[in-house]
Amino acid sequence: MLELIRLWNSPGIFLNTTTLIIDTLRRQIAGGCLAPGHKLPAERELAVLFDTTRITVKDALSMLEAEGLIYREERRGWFVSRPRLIYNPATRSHFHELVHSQQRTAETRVLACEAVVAPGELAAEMGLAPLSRLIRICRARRIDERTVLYVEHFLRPELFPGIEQQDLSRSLTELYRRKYGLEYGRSRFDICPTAARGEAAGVLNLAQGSPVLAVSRINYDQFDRVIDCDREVWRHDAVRIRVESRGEPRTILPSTACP
Amino acid sequence: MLELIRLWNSPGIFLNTTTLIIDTLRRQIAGGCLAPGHKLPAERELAVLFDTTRITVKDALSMLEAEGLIYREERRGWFVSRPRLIYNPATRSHFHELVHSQQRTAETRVLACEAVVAPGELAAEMGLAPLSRLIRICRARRIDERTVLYVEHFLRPELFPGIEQQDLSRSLTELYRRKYGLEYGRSRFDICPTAARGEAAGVLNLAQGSPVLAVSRINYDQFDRVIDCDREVWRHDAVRIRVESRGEPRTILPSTACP
DNA sequence: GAGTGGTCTAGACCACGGA
DNA sequence: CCGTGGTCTAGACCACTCC
Repeated sequence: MLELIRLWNSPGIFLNTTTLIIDTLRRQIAGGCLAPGHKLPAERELAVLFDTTRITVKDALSMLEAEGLIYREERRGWFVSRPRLIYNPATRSHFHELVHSQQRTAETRVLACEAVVAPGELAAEMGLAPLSRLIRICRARRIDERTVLYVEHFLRPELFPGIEQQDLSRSLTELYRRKYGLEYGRSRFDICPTAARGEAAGVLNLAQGSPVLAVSRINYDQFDRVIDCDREVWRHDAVRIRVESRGEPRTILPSTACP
Repeated sequence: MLELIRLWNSPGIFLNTTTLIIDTLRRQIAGGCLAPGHKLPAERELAVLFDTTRITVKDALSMLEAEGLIYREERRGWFVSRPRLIYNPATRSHFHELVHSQQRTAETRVLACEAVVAPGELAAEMGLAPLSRLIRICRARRIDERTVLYVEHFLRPELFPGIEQQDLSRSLTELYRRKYGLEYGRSRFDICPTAARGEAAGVLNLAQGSPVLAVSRINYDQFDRVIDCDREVWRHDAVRIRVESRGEPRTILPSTACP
């Protein structure tokens, strides 16, 4: 059986076992035999099928995972990834609108809303005094029934009195505007490929140390005051960042040039 | 010995072996005992030290690798990562300038410059006819003696006659401007966490299937014509994307509003 | 309770890098 | 040549999910 698979996949070419498994699964996925959302056979089954051990199978699956073609859910199994959400951090579009515009279903779960002291280097990043008080809103966002984003917002409390009584499962952008008269102005965001740790890993159904894409952003309002900071942790296979840039000159123009 | 390490690291808390190794190394790195660029002990040595097997050690190292704290060079060993380069794909700053401004050393190696037929979906992405001819320039870029970026440029040949005779180890931006009178205008870029495949993996000294950050960009000139497309593959631990956004309204303004 | 991945053992041989 | 990671074997027990 193994020899048949080997021959079918690579007449005349030698492939080691790991590569063989990867290539075979890649073809099945590309060809549509394994459709997005489908569950792969159990690791033990694949080991028998390819006449190898679970370790080797796991290595191969991990590589496809790194590529974003498949993902795992802890102790539930391996699944074929769905298309990535195309996401532009420069536009504060509503998550639900964005997801719906790409023919997917969206859901937001509020995990926490609490007063905290600015953790770690956050106060400095936001240009606030050390030990400043902030409101922390923590949410999990799901696409097609799968949690793909863990996000914490840190708000300046003096700008958002009573926000804890609002419905936080909806767009914060909208709430800021409607209830507090604050529009987003400029912002700065950082994108950093790293690994999931702590609560984010659990919420995203990931093992500690799984690769994720961290996006952090500091937002200013229409009067150029810091409003809030948000820290997003995306499942790395679930997103593709797309930014349209107007082309920035190498010498900075005075900001009055383009109001 | 193992019990000593376990006690020292986590008095009263149970850690599994993998987590123990990760925590121990993380502390050594954070504390500066293991400085950036330093080589870790061999996997076999770590296995003895932590009284476990190479597989477990490798699992732990892979997680620190995913986090970006350490990296491997094939069959040479594991090393502590240097700080990430902060990179803004929206500004076409010269690579060497950018790297020097962050107190690092830069080097560019030209791997290829050749005429090709637009591969795959590239012609469509650039808005060109299928099977259009393009010039492909392929380069490897190094920071502090380590290859961290593999980049392919695809140029419209009619805009760049004779470019193959130019010095391509320097800034293409500068060359476009100086020799061909083309300035970059707007652009669109995509950022996608994925895995290294093919030539990129070899050049970056990565095993096939290692996680990388792919950045692809389509560039327009001052007359809003497509100039070129570039596809960057970054070692995922070597870079952090940072973009300053002016704040984009949700409804698109006519482009004449801000010339 | 059955099935799944998570973790781990205790080895082995190979291929490449570097002196 | 030696040291390194790359790859692989053939199992084991555990913790969690789902029925």
